[in-house]
Amino acid sequence: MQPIIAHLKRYIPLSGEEEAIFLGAVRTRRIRKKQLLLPEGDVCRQQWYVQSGCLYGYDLNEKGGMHIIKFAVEDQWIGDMHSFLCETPSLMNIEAAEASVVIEISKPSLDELYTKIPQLERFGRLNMESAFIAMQNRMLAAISQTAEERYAAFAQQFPELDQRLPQYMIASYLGITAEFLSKIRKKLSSIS
Amino acid sequence: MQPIIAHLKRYIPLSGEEEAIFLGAVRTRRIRKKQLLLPEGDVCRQQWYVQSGCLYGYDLNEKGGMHIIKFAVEDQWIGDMHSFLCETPSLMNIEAAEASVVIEISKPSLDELYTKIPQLERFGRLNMESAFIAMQNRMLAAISQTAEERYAAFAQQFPELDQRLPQYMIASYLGITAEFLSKIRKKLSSIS
DNA sequence: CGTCTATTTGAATGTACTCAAAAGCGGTGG
DNA sequence: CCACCGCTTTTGAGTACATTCAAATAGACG
Repeated sequence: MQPIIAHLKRYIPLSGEEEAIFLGAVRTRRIRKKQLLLPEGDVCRQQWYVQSGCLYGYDLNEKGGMHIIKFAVEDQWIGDMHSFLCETPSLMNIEAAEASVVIEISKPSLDELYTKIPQLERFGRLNMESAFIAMQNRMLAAISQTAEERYAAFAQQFPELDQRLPQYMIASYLGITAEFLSKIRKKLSSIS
Repeated sequence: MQPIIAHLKRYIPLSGEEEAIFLGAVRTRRIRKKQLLLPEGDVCRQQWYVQSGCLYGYDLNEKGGMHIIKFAVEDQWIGDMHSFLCETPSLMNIEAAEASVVIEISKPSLDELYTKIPQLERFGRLNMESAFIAMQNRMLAAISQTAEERYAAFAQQFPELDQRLPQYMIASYLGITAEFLSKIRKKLSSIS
């Protein structure tokens, strides 16, 4: 079975016919490493389900500093939600951290799917809710923990991301410099 | 017109009959200052619309330090969204920063309203989306700006909150100490 | 192999916290 | 109406956390 179908079925029931309708409305794309799927300022007209590889969304501040807002690895979604829903210019860039395979779904297709497969609404809501909770937890961590605590929690919660992503991206995600993360890692490894 | 009805009508159309149905499903409560509406660990069985006054949600860390996750003043909603939707123990406390009047809506009532007034679903979704965007922006600010920049942005975006709330609460919301916020305020006022 | 990018290390600096003491402020009771 | 109490804010000194910059080292890839 297609990974995205298995993914959906973990949240909502789908008949064989509905699976076919869904697959007919989406498009599979192969993405090169460093390929930019969405530049800041463009309207985000798709959402992407990552079948393999890794995408990430980031913001660039006036001095060119990058701040990673979100990672999406296998079996996760990414897209600028606000831009997508309101058709406003995107506030983040989305690009590939690795060569990836994604399932792309456009807004018109999604709207159509919502009418043909009503239980998808539930899926969309659950997705939004968990994105909100994750963001709230990350905000709370950012205002209440030290860099070392945040990194330790990250490495424990996402051990595989910790292995797989370059250190400077993890540092950007945590809101610290790559140099300081290097020092934190050294300290933690000397302890354990 | 009731403030909450005017609030809803800014997002969705409502007939006179629907207004009456809505008002029949909610309850108005008068809240004393410092009254605790939701203790951490309890399931959040209501959402609250603040008609007057101010509520806030906060987390207490192991050392008893408070971190304010959300403020809600007139015309805003508050509640532990995850706890409410999934009926899990709440991760935040919600209490009154000022004597307040709130409109309380329970989960069963809300579910019933969703079937009787379908366009409320749209309202709920818009609410969730804007909560998500706000949280994402706050997370980004927390990982990318200094305390002074965050406070300046807060004071500009919410000048009235800045006047009205005690400094230690604003500090907690921004993730800094009350002492340091005092120093930031002094510096900014000497500049302008 | 050479080049380019990422990581490590150290010194100097800046940002924010802790602790303690003093000053300010609002409410309550005498 | 004023004095007092408790809580909040201010201020300063000392410290801890995190950044910047620069140089050296390590890895990845054509």
